[in-house]
Amino acid sequence: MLKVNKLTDYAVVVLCDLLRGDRLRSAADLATSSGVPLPTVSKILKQLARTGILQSARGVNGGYGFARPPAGISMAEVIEALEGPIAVTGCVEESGECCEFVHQCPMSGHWNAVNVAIRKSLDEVRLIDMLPEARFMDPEDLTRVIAERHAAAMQA
Amino acid sequence: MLKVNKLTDYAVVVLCDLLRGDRLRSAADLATSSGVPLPTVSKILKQLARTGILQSARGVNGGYGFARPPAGISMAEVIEALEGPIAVTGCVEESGECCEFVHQCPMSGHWNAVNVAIRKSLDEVRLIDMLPEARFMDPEDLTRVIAERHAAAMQA
DNA sequence: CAGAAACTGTACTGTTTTAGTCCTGTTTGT
DNA sequence: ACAAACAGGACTAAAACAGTACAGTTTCTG
Repeated sequence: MLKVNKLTDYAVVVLCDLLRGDRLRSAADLATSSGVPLPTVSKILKQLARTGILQSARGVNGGYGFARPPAGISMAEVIEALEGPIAVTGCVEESGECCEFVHQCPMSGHWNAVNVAIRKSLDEVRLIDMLPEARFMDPEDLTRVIAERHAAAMQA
Repeated sequence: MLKVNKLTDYAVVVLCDLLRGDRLRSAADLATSSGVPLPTVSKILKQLARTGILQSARGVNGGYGFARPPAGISMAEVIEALEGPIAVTGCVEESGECCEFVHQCPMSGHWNAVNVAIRKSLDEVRLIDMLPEARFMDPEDLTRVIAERHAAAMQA
């Protein structure tokens, strides 16, 4: 049924929590406020930092924050950060792996139409649209509030 | 990585094979010409018949054919036939199942934006677009040829 | 400079899902 | 009556995933 894995699901919960703050947040802090177990939160944050969505600071008072303005982050990026390239089958160019019949396979390359279509639709859903308050707020207000929080977190 | 399962992958191979014929095809016949193992082909065809994409005829000279004009079948239908409703997480209305925190879950319902976006994009990719010859043929010619084959299969 | 807070990377294990197979039953044409 | 075909369900082996744990590195604070 075309599922994303649970880690990705949790990631959105944690990221939304992070969107609500205006400073760096430690993994332990986010675990407490989101209800997701610490080791899991930790795994997610590390991965998101590795792929450039978040940035991390070590040491006392360290933690995680967005590496760039959160309003510009799409769900496609979040999903790809945690699951790798969007590819509905193994038989696509980007995914490296290929079945043993690639060269004679009549389907070769055709699922790409599907991949591209999905990828495009996910590019158009922004992470901040996943925030519960997104449905009650004016989109411009939302974008501004998020940008202000991000600026505050960056200078702190 | 947002994969469809292998059965769905094979299903497209088998369906494309079926698109090339102008008569009912038995499971054994399709297995031979597509290279997919018979028990697997059989499983796929049964499921596709159950969900109304194909129709079956029993007995000697029986087999499978499209239940309606193939040009009208979308990839969304094929995927849903084999995997159930398109739902990237368990926490969505259509999927019945829900995590234990549904009522307090701040994400509840938000993945729906993603589901709807994906579903819409898959509605716009037609099964016949997956045919290898689709890229070399004029779309109208393709549609007509497919319709003629289907008509022939239905009256036979 | 010592210790605590926080991130980093990797490895392991139990559970769940998936893939693939097989068997028994029913329908239909010759 | 027999053989060709579909129908439905049950079972097993393999792969993927979720969750956890641990050993290491960096940085702030007193």
